[in-house]
Amino acid sequence: MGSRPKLTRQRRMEILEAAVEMIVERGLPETRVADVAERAGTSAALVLYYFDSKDRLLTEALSYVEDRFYLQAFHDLTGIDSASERLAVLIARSCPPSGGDANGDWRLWFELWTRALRDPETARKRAALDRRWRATIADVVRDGQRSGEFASVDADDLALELASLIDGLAIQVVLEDPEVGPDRMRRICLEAAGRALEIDLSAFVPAPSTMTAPRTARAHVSAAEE
Amino acid sequence: MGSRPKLTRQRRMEILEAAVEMIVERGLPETRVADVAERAGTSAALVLYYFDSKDRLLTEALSYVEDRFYLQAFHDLTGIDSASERLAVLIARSCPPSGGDANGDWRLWFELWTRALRDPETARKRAALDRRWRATIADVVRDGQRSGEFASVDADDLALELASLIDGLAIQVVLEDPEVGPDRMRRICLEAAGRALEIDLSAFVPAPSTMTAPRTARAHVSAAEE
DNA sequence: AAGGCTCCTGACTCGCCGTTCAGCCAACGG
DNA sequence: CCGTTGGCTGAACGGCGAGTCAGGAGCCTT
Repeated sequence: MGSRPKLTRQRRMEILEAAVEMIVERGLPETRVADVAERAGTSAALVLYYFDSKDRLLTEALSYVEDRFYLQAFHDLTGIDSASERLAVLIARSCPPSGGDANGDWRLWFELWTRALRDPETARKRAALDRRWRATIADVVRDGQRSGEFASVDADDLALELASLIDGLAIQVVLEDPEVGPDRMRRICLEAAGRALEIDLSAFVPAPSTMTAPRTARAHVSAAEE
Repeated sequence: MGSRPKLTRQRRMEILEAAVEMIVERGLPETRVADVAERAGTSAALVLYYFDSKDRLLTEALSYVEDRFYLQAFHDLTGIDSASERLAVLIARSCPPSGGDANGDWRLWFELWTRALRDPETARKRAALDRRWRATIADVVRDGQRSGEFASVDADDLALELASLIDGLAIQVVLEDPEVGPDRMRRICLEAAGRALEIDLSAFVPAPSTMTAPRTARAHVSAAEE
């Protein structure tokens, strides 16, 4: 199998990338194949040629970003050994930027959630992704407890609490509630985590200069599945 | 003005009610006027006769449920004098029921969030509603602090934290993550609030029998606006 | 050179759905 | 009675957008 699918791969990627952009801009249900085609610089027919239907296109686009997100998160966390710092970084990179510029990832989660309400397949994948994410947090917590940095609380409960707190706050930030900006979001998350773990995390927050995401993770894995 | 708008009022309500049901079932963007008409037992033309366009219909439907939600919440909280109990009730009634039956309100918030991503009007109204909601929580917190039940923390910060935690957890529950059910959600919220306020809230949780919402608030106010 | 294969496209079909319109019917006022 | 008004509708219109199809242009093999 797979004799010379070089160009095919490339094209599929380009189209997926275009699809993601369009979904962020126009929303999942109102994204038209023609939009994606135009953004990718080709014809609508080609898009349907690679992905048999609009629905499959959108589904693959969502899996694509899910993979990308998790790899990015994983990447950002490796190389840091202090559990406190890992937790602080994890929180910091979860805060959507203030301007309506690059919070595209969060916008995608919104779309994912509403789609998951009706599409069981999406629901399954989303739940799996979120479990992995919470497990990552829980691991950091356990690390810190082993090293004595953190107090002893149930790591899974705290992971769920933190992940949920982040989600809920991100909603406000992304929707530009004037009372809730990224700074306040970060502070509240750090305080909540610190309160539970009995530690002051504010000292571990990374310099904001390196905070902007390192662009293009170029994920070479396909749908991780559970 | 308003000579005999009796039937008109009635019909408008029926249609709005039908619209809300359809939005919960099919989702905001894929709700068709014909669906709403059928559910309301009339013709599509009539729906357009009362509400000039599909867009206006959906907008009004959303305002309608926003009002209904807030009145319901307000109603559930009056008559309880202990701040601790008020807080526990507030948390308890925020947990979506387990089955996919009656968590319609939460499904609507999902739709609202994604719509707010692109429609500034929706965004404004949503932000106002959420601010009111957080203010309600903050008031309860301040009450408890005045009475000495709660420790002294910033009430507004804690209100934001709690409201966000509830939102984030509700996402998992509504999307039926097998690891996160209503019970665990309630427990986590109570623990988080208790940790911040230095009090054990678990004793104040209301009997689960009276937990199911008292049906039909019959809001007679129109769009509260900010 | 010829054939075949892969990638690609413009132009079309077809169903769906919001919206419009011309008019119906029942009540009611004079 | 008859006219008018208010509530209501079936039928038609029109645009939009997903998916199809017949073919075309380049490249690789033989």
